[in-house]
Amino acid sequence: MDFEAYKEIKMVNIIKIKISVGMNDKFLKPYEPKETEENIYKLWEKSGLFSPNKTKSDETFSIILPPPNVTGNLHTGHAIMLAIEDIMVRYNRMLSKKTLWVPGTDHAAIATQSKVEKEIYKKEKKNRHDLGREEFLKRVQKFAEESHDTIINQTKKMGASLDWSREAFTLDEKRNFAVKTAFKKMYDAGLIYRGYRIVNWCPKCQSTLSDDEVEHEEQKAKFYTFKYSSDFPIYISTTRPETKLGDTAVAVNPNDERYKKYIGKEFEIKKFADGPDLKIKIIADENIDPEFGTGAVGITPAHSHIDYEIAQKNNLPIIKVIDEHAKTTNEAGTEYAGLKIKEAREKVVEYLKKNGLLEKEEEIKNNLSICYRCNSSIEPLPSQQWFVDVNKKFKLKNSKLKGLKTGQEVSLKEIMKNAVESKQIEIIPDRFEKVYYHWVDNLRDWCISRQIWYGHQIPAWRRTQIGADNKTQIHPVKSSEAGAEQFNRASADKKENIYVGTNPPKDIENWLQDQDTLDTWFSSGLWTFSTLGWPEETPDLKTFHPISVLETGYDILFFWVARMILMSGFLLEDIPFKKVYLHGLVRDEKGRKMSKSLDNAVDPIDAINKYGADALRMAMIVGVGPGNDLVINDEKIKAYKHFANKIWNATRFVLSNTQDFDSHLEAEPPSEISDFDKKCLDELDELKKDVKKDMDNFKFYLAGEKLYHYFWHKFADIIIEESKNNIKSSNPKEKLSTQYMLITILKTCLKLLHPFIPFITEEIWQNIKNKNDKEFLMIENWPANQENKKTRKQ
RNA sequence: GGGCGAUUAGCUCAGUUGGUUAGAGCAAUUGUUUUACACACAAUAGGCCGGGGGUUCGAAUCCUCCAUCGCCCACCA
Repeated sequence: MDFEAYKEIKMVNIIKIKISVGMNDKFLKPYEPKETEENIYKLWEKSGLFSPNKTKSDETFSIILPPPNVTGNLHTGHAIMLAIEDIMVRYNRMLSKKTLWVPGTDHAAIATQSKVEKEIYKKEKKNRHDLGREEFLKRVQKFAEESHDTIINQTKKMGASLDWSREAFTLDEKRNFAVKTAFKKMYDAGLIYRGYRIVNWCPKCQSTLSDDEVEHEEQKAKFYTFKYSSDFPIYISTTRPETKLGDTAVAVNPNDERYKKYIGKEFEIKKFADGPDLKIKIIADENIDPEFGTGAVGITPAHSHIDYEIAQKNNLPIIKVIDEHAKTTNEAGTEYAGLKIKEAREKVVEYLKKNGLLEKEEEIKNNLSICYRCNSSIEPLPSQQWFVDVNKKFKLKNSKLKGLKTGQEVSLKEIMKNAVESKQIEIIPDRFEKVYYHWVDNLRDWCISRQIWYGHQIPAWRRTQIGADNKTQIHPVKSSEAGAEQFNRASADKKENIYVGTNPPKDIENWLQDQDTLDTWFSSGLWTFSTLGWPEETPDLKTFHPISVLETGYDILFFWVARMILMSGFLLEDIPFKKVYLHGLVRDEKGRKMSKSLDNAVDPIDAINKYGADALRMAMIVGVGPGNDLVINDEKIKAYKHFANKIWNATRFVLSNTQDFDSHLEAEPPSEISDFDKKCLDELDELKKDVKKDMDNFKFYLAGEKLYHYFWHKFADIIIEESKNNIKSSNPKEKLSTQYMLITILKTCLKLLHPFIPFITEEIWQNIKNKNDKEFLMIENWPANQENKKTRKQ
């Protein structure tokens, strides 16, 4: 017989069932997620049960949603995050804890700004300067609002049980106040300083980047070996000849016999490469590898992090030969000023060749530093910026940090390391603890100022006028204007000329606020407590901080997780969270990370529309351990849609066979339970125990799989099949026993499955609950083990 | 250069502290009408668990070496 003919016969049967038991029509058709999910979510929202306000319990469980960027849509990475967190939240809520999950979104400064800039340029061929700061920011805000709305709707579609009454935005008024407060406190403690230091500069974004925002890409490069002049004694090598216009030293290993005799000597090179006069000092440095290249390194303090450090140690001058537009400066000599890097490089190489100074030209592989946003190549250059000092010590005033006492002097770096080492914070999976230590150990001061417009403007003002005549300008109007560097470097940044505060200075006309904004991670770093009302001492802050778990992708362990530990460590002298649960990245079929720039992002909303949110959630959880990447697969999602339907049909079976079962009997088992039914119930107890253990150990992937397997291959395939004879038994006791067993297992499974697949379980619950049950499955008690229910045995 | 992970059925992946005949989904083959479910059921086939060596009564699991792939960090100038 073919399917179609078979289906017709089925329809007749279904009508027969309907007539015989008078069951809700709903269960006579296959499960349709589309028809239920939206309604169920509305019911939940209306109930107010996402909020912990009414829960009376001393035990709390709190999570803060890692705020999605308001740059567009939710992607699968967000979906997996929402699935895992909702499982934790629903599980703990069913354990009757005071459970809070705070929603929010991130303004994502540079990402959002560049997205909007691109859009505006595409449509109107205008850049942000054409529009002006005020008009441009209006446009960004509009875009951010639209993005926000889309994201919130999509989040709801996933079934996330977030307390919407507490929603936050990293750039809203409250969070802005938190940011300003944090900045001021850190500034006053000397942890935030302004300095002329080498930074990562993106010439395309026209902004600094933190070390973590720089990525590396392997490329082929030409490696030139040359000497500055014919009478210079040492050959050096470089891939960037144009930066050599700013060299101030040559470093060699102190034990290198070839060069020992030159150490300490100074050489003057007149008009190097037809450009500037160079003064090259020969210095010794342990870190120079005599085996590599010529064993001598030309030191360019202004355009290399390492050279800068060497220059600091040796008091070498810093000559900036490349500017913010990736062009050579006046300091590179009049012949070079204003040239593009490539032109300057060619010119230098040509000179070296002409004058017989070039010894070798080889092709090598090296790593190019690129901007994680726009992929343009990064220029290390010196600039006046704001930094967080990670090594400066400060005194703890009221320490809640394990192992660090009040009164003790610590640095941010020490706090960060201690938090994990002391086990006050546990990272799951633990292999990331090693990665974290390595990062902390190598951490340099964090550059926090960005030359973009969208974000928290730095709450620092600089005096513009001074003196009796009020005419002497001591600061230029904008930090980015020509000449700013000289002013700033000169000494104008003396403490008395800078004001930092949460409110503007009183004599505002003599002050100008810093035009720069803060790194987006500065505000994200405050997220666990800024969302709870800090700096106010709110009840929420007291009740829910530190939060129980911080759940996020391992790719932002440094960007975000570490920064939160830093911020909370200083501002609250406490940890921000007790546990960190890191999930993996969702990859496409080719194993690539999903990203907007690659345009390979799968829309989770499509999957929800096709298979339902429950199916998508299940597919993202089962079999994917913490920290492991996941390849998204349509077939897998489909399989869990079938699972949902299985639950639906099993329910139909149970319902049609328990219509005459008195719901009062659910609470206490019937006096006589058959051996088979008892065995089934005992197995159910085992399952409960197993699942509880997995849930408590954050092994959701195992719990989910066990539940799936039990429901389908134990309950449906074996128990229901076996029960078919007994349920029709003429012995009423036997029938009652079976009915009790079936309904108990079904209801227990619904509870156990609820955190994983909340929609279908709640939908069924709404149709089968009786007077003794709670109104929502969402707040039912998690099935406890039956140890004290031994009376069931006959 | 340093670190981490992966390698299990045709594909995508589980396999918890070592413990019977190694599991799931999809795909494949055969069958099924059976009053919950064809989004199903029953059955079949498919695996030297990357390779070598070791520990053990017992290894996919622990140790060691090697290979391949992937990721993160550092930057040799």
